[in-house]
Amino acid sequence: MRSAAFDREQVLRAAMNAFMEKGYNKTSMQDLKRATNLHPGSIYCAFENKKGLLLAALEQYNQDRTAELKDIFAAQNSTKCGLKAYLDSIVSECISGDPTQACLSQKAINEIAQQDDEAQSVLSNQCILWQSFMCEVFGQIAQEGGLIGSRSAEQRAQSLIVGIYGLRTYSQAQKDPTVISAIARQLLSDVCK
Amino acid sequence: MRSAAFDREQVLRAAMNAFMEKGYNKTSMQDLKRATNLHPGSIYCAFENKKGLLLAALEQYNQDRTAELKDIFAAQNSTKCGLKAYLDSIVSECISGDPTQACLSQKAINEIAQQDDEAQSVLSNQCILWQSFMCEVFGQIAQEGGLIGSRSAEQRAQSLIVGIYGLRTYSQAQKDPTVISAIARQLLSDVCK
DNA sequence: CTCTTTTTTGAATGTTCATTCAAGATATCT
DNA sequence: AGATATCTTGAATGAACATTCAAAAAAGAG
Repeated sequence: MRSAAFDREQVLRAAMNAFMEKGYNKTSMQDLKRATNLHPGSIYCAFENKKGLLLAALEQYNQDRTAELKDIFAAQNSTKCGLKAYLDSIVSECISGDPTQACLSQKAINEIAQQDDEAQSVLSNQCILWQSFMCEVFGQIAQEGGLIGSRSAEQRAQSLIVGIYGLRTYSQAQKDPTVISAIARQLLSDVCK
Repeated sequence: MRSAAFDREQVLRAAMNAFMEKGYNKTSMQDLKRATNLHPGSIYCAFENKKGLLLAALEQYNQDRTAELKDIFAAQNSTKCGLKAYLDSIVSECISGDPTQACLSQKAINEIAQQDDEAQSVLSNQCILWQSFMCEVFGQIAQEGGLIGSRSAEQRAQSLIVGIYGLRTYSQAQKDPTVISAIARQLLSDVCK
């Protein structure tokens, strides 16, 4: 009979950023209170608890990133160019070193997937959705005639995703922009061969 | 004038396991006390604080894994077979789902590299050492005549490491053993091409 | 054996944590 | 306008946290 006073998306994006800055465990409710401008009671009223807020933020994150992903492909002439542009965008995120440009899903996979079944299943589903989008992408590139070799679209999508996960991790240990973009270029050519 | 009563390596391995089970932030001093059978005061006396214990454990971990790595290659007839065996061992670690078979370095890169400069530099160095070992490996495989294409050993080493990081992350979201080993096989052939 | 130095013990410390709750505010429905 | 349901407020709660410390033990030096 009364709707929440805050903007849910705005709150979730603020929470996303907070979680990306420090990771789930190191982000305290105080941090989240500051980031969202919500009082503890409101957070618990709307999201049940800290983990509920993470799961909601994860959902919002995936929605936002999926839209972004589609925009990148839509802005290019061919799907193959779209894939190149997509990898370029990931490279620039890696190079920026900005925690809020990292991937919240990947961070969550590494930090909590193993510890929490609910998070595990959400993250697993997000990964599958991402992979099936990429599967379609490779189907289109094949139709465009941009693929060499006989690997299935699914295999290519798997290798691409693995490569992106790897790139994101690697770039936290090795920050040389030249190296990062060279690896991405290689990844692109491997996955189209 | 008095040496510590505990076995340092044994304590560090216990701490390693504790950190791998829960991650750095979720592992409490109580967990570490239980795992190492050391009283808080002893831990602080020997390692200064929780982070000091992590850094020491990380060093021990790298030492142990490097020895293991060399053993795997030494047990094979050719360096190329060594690389295959090495990837197989990683696949079986991924498939096991056992947290203590995960990579502590990778976990630490994802959880704390961004937050702590000292950890960042330790982890960056470990990554470089790993990479230079792999660089030698590809040099040897080239001499054996097991490489196609003109990529440098360093580029191949980079791609391999990125692939392994990616595989380890991916396998936490997608647990199908068939898929994991197929991706590893593809990685091996990409990196030798 | 005694002195010195270092480690071990484990309770105590003060802080920070996630969560709760009762009181007050406000939107929507009748 | 009044009733009702829901959200907001922010202080309170108790548990868990990393760390400290003083006292006890023990190892090696002289």
